[in-house]
Amino acid sequence: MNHDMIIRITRYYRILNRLRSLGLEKVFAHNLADAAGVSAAIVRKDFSLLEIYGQKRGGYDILFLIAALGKILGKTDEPQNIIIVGCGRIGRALMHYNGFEPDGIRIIAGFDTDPLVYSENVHPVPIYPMSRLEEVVSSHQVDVAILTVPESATSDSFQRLMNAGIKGVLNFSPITLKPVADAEGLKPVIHNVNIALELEQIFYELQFPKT
Amino acid sequence: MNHDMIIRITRYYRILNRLRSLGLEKVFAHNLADAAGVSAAIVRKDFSLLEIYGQKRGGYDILFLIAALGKILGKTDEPQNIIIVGCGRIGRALMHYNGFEPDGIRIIAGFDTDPLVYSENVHPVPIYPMSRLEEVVSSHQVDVAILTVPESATSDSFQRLMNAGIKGVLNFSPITLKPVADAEGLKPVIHNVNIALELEQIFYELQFPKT
DNA sequence: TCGTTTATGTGAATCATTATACAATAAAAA
DNA sequence: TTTTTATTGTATAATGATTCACATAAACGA
Repeated sequence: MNHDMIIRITRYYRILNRLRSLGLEKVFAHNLADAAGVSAAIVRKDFSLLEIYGQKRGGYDILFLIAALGKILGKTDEPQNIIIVGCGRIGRALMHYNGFEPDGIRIIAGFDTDPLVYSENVHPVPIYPMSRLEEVVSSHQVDVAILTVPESATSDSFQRLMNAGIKGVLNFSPITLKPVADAEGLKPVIHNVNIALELEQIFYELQFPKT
Repeated sequence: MNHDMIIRITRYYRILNRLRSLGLEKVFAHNLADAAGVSAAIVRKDFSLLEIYGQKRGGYDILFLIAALGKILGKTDEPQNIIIVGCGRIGRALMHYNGFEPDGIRIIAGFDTDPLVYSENVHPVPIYPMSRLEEVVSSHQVDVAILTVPESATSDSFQRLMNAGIKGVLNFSPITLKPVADAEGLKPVIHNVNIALELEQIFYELQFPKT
């Protein structure tokens, strides 16, 4: 299974949950394709490769699909604990975002180097000094961190996360982090979100539209 | 030129600017490749397709590369004006982010429906009521908007942006927006950034590592 | 019951991307 | 000057993803 396919599966999964909440029971490949912005052929191909089958002429059963895709995506009833490292404006904004709960993701703590930030008690989750990173990560079995520190602190913070045993990072700093295999040859999973880069790409595409 | 290639070119461009600011004058394909996280072959291939040439054994001249790539990316001295629609926590955090300036992107205004938000005078850029959208967009020649409204307001806000003549949108809401051709057959450029989806993908990749 | 319609499932064909391999070339070394 | 070395530039091969095309099956209608 390649990366694009994971993205599509995750999309299908969310769309299906929406359709279910609207009361639908069946879905056709081309409906799902429209909603996910892909072709119907690829939806059928994806399901075919995943050995998920529908009914000829009847489409796919939504509940069955949700169960099958959820299994593939590793969905459990237990929420996944994550932390936010760097509690500036962006980090704090994400702390207040309540769109993670439906996806089974729970922010359990923030970390910052600034005592003015971590001493306040006004945040939706506790904020700790960086020195307590290892302790919280291991006691709460945290695998994934959101990194929202300033550019200059990116490399150091990332290194600390790796040392603390974090396995996945969602990095919002403009420095592109690259996975480096650890002593056991395991590579962390890193997603870089670079907002300025996204805007630049939009401007490029506006200037030189395709076809 | 395909989409992946644009992303790479934008990456090269930023890396080259960093290298230049460090005082370097030449760069080899494999250096750039390492920094951009791709193979050296693909760097050479990209440049070859763009008809950008280096010196055999001497690598590429950084200033020349920056000029050539800047031209391709449509870089001008004039900053590009953008607006932020939806001035909740995320929108306001982006307003304060100062990493756009070096890329020639300038946030000129925010928009919100809430009088409590747009009446305050504590923001780094003016915040207007949504009713003034069309006026500001046309008077400042704004082509691109960042959309940071709650999920429930996404479709409506997006429609208003399209009506106001916005051509590119960076959408942070969990609803995936799709480009729809307007009366003249032109499609807006839309980039969707879905933070929960990114996290879900990280969890997936952690659970089922590739190879 | 028997065509007709509709949608799935999938092998084959097409298209796109990336890697490989190496000739060409220039600099450095001998 | 000649040889060695390092790197570009690109043709070709390999790989991978997507679409096409159609056989297959189920439901519907007459």
